[in-house]
Amino acid sequence: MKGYLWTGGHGSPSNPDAPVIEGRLAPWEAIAVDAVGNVIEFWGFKRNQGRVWALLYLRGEPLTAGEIERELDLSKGGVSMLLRDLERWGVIQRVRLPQDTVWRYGAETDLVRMVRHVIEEREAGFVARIRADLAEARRLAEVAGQVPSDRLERLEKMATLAEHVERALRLFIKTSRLDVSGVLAVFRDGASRRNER
Amino acid sequence: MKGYLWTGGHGSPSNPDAPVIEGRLAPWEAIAVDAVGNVIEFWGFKRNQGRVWALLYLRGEPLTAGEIERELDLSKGGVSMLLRDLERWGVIQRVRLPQDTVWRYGAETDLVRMVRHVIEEREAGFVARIRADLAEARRLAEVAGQVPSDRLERLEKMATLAEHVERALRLFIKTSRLDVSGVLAVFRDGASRRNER
DNA sequence: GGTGCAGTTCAAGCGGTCTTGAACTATATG
DNA sequence: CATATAGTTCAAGACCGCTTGAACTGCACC
Repeated sequence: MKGYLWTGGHGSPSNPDAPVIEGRLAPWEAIAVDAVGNVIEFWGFKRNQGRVWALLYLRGEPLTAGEIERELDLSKGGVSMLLRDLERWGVIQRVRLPQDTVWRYGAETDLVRMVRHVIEEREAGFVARIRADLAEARRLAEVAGQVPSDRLERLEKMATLAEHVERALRLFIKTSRLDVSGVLAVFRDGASRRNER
Repeated sequence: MKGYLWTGGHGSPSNPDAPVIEGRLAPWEAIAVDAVGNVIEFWGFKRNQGRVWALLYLRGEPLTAGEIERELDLSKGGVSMLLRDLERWGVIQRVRLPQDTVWRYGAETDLVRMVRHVIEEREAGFVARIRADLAEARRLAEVAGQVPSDRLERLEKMATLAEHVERALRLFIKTSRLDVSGVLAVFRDGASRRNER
């Protein structure tokens, strides 16, 4: 969790040559951004994906890649990849302002959808494979013959357990969808609907 | 190094140059054991913790550390540490047979409890911290003054979201507890009651 | 064309985790 | 006590994913 290292510090002298636009995160922003980063990391994503989304969301208006790079102290290449991931997942949106020549990126409000989506995907592929493996093991054990029946039984139970865990997981996803949809509504009400395109 | 031969499909165990030197593990066992290893890794534990538990569970009778070492092709030290972890979590039991001089380890049936327990723990400390961070960010933002009100609003919403996600998570834990308790009963019925001491 | 900036790609490096293997302790046995 | 075997500890190193930074493409304007 290196993110917490620089929440206190970051005392780099403001570069006089840097573009005048606030080159640096406010402390409260840094904390919030890192908090989201930690959550997102917890869910199996990259910490910086969460930080980027959080920054965009907090700012409320689209930023350029360069701005993100400066604010979060990331590398150019890194920002590019992070933005691509986030865009692919539909949690940020790439916009080009009429008179402008550069892309800007704005946060969609449903980070949750991304988490849910990837969890679903992971779960789908992963749990399917586990079940397939256990089924295969069972098949092999039967074919091999001379496997004590109590061991076969235990194998069977293992498969049962896997199925139940899978069910619980699906239920969770459904649940969270329901529970969170209310929050999303809240998000949409606010004064943050300035997504020009 | 360690012959995790789980690379590539496992349709047939005829992996040409697989290091099957120790080879006591039947192919179906290897698959099942690895499947559990994957699940457990998915939940944030060490893969080999899952493999050890699975082996002990499938065998149904307590094994010595040396046997585990050979069957799973692990190092002496590694097995020692893995067993200690598992025992601490209460998912295996250390037993000493009457006439014997060495410790043996037997699987408890509730791997699920361990997973749930650790999830709960992680969740507790972790989510608490996130909430604290967001609260702190809010405080700082207010103190700092001159923060645009719409940004403050968004920060607020972020905290709300965090709370909802937390609720969903708690619900999941409760759910899985309910859903899985049925399975545990199934486990307990079977012919696997071997707790000699 | 040439210059400059935005954006992408990817090999190399970094940092964190897991495993190993040897040194060590503990315990039983002759 | 000497020996042997079981079990523990931990520094060193393997391993693996993330980030970096430089080379590259693409585009706009002069």
